[in-house]
Amino acid sequence: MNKLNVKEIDEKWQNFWLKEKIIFKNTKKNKKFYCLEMFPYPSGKIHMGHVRNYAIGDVLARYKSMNGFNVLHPMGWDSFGMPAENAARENNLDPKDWTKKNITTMKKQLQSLGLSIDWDLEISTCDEEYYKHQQELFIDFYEKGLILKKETYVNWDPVDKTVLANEQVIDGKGWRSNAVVERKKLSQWFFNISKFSNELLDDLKLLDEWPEKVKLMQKNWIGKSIGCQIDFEIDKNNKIKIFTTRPDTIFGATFLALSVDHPMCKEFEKQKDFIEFKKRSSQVGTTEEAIANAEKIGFKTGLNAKHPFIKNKTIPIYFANFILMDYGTGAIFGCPAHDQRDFDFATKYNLEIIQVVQSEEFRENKKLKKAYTGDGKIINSEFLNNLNIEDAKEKIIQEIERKKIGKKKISFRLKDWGISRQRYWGCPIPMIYLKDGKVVPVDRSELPIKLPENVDLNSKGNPLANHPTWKKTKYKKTGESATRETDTLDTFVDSSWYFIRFCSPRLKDKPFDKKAFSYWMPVDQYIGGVEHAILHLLYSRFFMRAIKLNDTDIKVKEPFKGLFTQGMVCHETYKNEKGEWLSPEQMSKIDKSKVVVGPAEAMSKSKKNVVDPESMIKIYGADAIRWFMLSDSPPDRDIQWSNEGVAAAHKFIQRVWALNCRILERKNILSSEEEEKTFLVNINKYLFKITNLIEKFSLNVAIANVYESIRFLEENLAKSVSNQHFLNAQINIMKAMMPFTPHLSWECLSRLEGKDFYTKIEWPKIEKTLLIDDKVTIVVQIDGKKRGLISTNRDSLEKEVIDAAKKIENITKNLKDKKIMKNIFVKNKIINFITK
RNA sequence: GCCCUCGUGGUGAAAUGGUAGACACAAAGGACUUAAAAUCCUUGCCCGCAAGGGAGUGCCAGUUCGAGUCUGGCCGAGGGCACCA
Repeated sequence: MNKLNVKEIDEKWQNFWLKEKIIFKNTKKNKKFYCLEMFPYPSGKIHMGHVRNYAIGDVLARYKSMNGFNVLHPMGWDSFGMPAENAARENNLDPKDWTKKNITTMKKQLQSLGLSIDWDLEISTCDEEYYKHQQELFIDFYEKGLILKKETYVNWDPVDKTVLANEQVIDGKGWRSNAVVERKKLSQWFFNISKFSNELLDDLKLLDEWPEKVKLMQKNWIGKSIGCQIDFEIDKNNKIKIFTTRPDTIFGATFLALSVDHPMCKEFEKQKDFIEFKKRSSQVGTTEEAIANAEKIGFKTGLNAKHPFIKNKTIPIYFANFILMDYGTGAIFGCPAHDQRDFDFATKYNLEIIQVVQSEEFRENKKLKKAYTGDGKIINSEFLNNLNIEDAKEKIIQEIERKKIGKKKISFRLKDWGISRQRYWGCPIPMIYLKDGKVVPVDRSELPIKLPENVDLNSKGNPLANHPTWKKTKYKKTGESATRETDTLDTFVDSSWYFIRFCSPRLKDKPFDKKAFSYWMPVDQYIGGVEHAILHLLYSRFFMRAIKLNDTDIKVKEPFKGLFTQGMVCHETYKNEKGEWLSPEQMSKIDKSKVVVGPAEAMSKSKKNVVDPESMIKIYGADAIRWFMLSDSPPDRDIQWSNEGVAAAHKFIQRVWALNCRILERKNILSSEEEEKTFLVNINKYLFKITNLIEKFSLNVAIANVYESIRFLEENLAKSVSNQHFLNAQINIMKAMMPFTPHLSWECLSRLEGKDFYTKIEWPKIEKTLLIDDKVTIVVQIDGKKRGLISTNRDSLEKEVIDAAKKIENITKNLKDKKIMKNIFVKNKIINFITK
């Protein structure tokens, strides 16, 4: 009996799958399954996170394929983005070449995992063949009014002359230039995602195969709140529109606060002290926490507004740094007694505080220490008095609408999606600027608008804008000269429709083929990390709706029917005496007493706790890596990588191989009906469990049952079971292992069935008749405590069970001095004697 | 600050309200071996040689014949949002 050469079988079967593509040869067209894992960014090498993501997906794809589904399991590359630009700059390369090289390496690495991916469908977002269609979609959306240009504030790096993403701003400085980042107003392109706010929120209900957590995160992100707008009059010609969700507290309003970006500002922009105040307002830290905890400051305008419900009462108007212009109307009324921010502000500027809500725990009190935001009854509010908050809200809105000074209004936290990036390595925005200032889309016949080659990435500012000729063009309709948009698209745009492109990836003239689309979409199971719970998934949902708006034949609303978010891959962290991070490799080479072992954390280069998948595959083979990755923790939880764990997985694979050899060498045994039956029942039960557990995504438990089934087979080698049944059992278990360890399974199966290859392997059939065991184990309890076990025939009656239970020595002993008051009997499960 | 999730052996974990710790890692002891590796077996907190018994799923209460599982409160860890009016 030889040891299995895992390297050999890895290569053998990987080549076979690539050539034969039999996993995708399915005849049953009516059962489709679109299995998709989030495509990777080609950063250079695959990491363990990829391995986990794609191992989970592959289990599902193979499992579904074996169950007769026509499976779509493609892979592509999210290949535009900053790292390519940075790497290119550092190494004096073309981003395209750098990206291509990485794709080649990573593709080979993914293939070495034995994934059942149809590489004929491979796409890469930086290919003209891909982004051409994206530009077409952009024009579609533009024509439907889903794209707009707006002025917004951006993080501006004055040295690099570029816009920075929030995460590129570190301590208020540019990550590369280290220059103090400025707030600059810039005209940028936006997708009008907020148009769908309500729909995107409501349709979360349709996503019953999504994790609740992700739906909740999206719900909070969209942030619907119901409130109302109210006009506050300054004088006959001027009024201020405010937004509030607490109109019930209007009698507690003691000031108005406006955003420093509010249109009212214009009247103050000549005043020195206002300019200074505005400057101070924008000088808060960059972290969100810093913003939230920043001191509340205000600028007194000297103006007063009339209180809409209290005669002759006026309240002062302030500009305040804590009011956001892009939420509500950019103005609020301050009710210090019932809003902590307003309370802080009022305390600082000595403004009146009027309590209008009272509860048991929060009686009316002249000296409030903090705002009260809880439930209660309305006080000090004329016609609202004694109402609860909900009723008061309703009544005051009615009153406001009757007086025509405002109306009920729903506000969303979700803002439009800014898609302009002042970068080179992205999809060019297919718009041009005409001489008269008009902005128009390029003619569709001119697509794709290709990125120029040989750009200078080292000069400051946007490389496309700096290019000597690229932006110069002509407007096809009139022939007049025009200038190209030099911004490129956010890479989230690329990934917002790639799953659609996979349905017809080679189609030349259109983004997708409708027939292929309606067959494959939606994605049945999408798998990826939680880090994309909001943006990527929300943007994709938006795209689906935008495409639907453009083409009424499209019936699919939600792109991803099922979503699964896998956990991260963690590893222990190590530090030496100096407190420097050590890699697992370094750590194994030095004196262990000098190493401080830290808790397991997500693998990251900065903590040096990464393990390279490629080297692991070389040592243990693809199956062992896949097996361990899935065996140790539920797939949605973090997993702790351990080399002992993979080594054990490898040992197990050898054990299965050894078992396979022993079965092939097994001498036929005269079978006994009873032993054979028990054998078949057990094998069938394992298959049944494994099937259900895969369906439930409990892959770790499925694997635990494979372990048990293999041990069961080992222990039964000498039992009176015919060779034919034994062989059959092993064939079925190997099939059940196939999604996890495809190389081992194919190798074992080809030996067991004496064939070199297979046309198609089907999932083992579960014999329903064998699932019901004749014997059951019943727990015997006295007063709820377990005192023994009995084995009885299935469906034994209460009396029989009681008689049998009372024959157990331990039960007799324990019942001796007690009187049984009653019995609790649950068929096939439990008998509980209650004594007193 | 608001919202959500999770607390089970040395570790990762399992358990439709019904045998807590399946399965695996690590550790200790043992078997085989001249020895080691490999492999296999046993143990797992307390009492007991054992049979068996006791405690036991973050803490405190409750519902139930019976709670890791359900309910309420507390403590702890992780995640999301964060001046959103």
